[in-house]
Amino acid sequence: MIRLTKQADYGILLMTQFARAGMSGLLSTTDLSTRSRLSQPMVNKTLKQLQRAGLLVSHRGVNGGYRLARDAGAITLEEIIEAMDGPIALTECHEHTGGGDCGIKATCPTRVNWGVINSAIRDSLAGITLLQMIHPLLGSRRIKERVKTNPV
Amino acid sequence: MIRLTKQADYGILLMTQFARAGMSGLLSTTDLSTRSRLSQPMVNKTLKQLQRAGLLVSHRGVNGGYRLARDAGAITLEEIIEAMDGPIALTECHEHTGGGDCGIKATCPTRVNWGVINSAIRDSLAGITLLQMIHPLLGSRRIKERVKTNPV
DNA sequence: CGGAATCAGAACCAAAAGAGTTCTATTTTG
DNA sequence: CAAAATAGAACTCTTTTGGTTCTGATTCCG
Ligand code: FES
Ligand code: FES
Repeated sequence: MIRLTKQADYGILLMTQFARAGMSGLLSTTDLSTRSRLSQPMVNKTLKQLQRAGLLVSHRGVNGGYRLARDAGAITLEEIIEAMDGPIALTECHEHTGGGDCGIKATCPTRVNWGVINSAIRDSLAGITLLQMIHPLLGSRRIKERVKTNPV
Repeated sequence: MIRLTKQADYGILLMTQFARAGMSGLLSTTDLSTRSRLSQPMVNKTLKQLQRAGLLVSHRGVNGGYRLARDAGAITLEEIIEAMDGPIALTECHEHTGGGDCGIKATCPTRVNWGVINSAIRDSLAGITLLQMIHPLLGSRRIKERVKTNPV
């Protein structure tokens, strides 16, 4: 089945916690571990990855923790998922990082289609911000609007 | 990284071969194995799954083989991927088969959003037929049209 | 007939990826 | 300096994937 990894799931879960806490909310791994019922090491690992991806900023030392790097409205699901799971591309040859190559790339008859499909999926995810995730009803409406006004 | 399994990849590859052969084209595993440079057991396994999913019909015995169950224009990428990899749902709780349940389904604040996202992705894949896959340039245009006239 | 070709289904094994823990720095505060 | 926090990497265990093998059932054709 095509599905997110648990890591990405955790990432989204934790990021929504930050979104609820707002831009000024500084949360430590112990805070989040109790809030989310995830183990502390797991929370730790996840937050570190989000920090490396530039979605969170960290403050070390006593009373340290993490905080959103940007406003919740400026962080998309696509970014979170890519931070945790790596590039979103159904087939190896079409990552938008430009890496993979299958050897027949130049002549591959289905390449064009895959490009379109991958963009469609990425755009779906890029169209949803953390802010929308914590306001579900508004969120779903906005997605539909976005897709309508700016189709693939 | 979010990506298709090789099984699904093989499924799509083999189905495009059938699409090129047309509705009347009867291809055996040995035929396809030589055409695709996949091992015969692998081709065999893949075709059996596609048959079970109702996308191919089989003919046993000497000079047997497989053939498209429907016209290539009536078989979508979504069907092929689901036949090989199972339901397409980024999060377990939202398979459209209605199976999974995380325990907080009733009150989950992000459920609505995930439903929208999953449908968007499914629709992208359901909007592409085998026929379009073997005519790349036409295909990509048609996808765009479809999304424009019938957004998520 | 009867054997060869072909599909059907399941079991099986190895390799890779995923999930989670642990350990050892490093930084900051008080 | 000691305590509280993040940083980074290594490591193990489990699950999934990828692929093969084996046995059985069906059909064609000489
Ligand atoms: S399979 Fe690699 S470009 Fe088509
Ligand atoms: S996580 Fe299961 S319904 Fe939201």
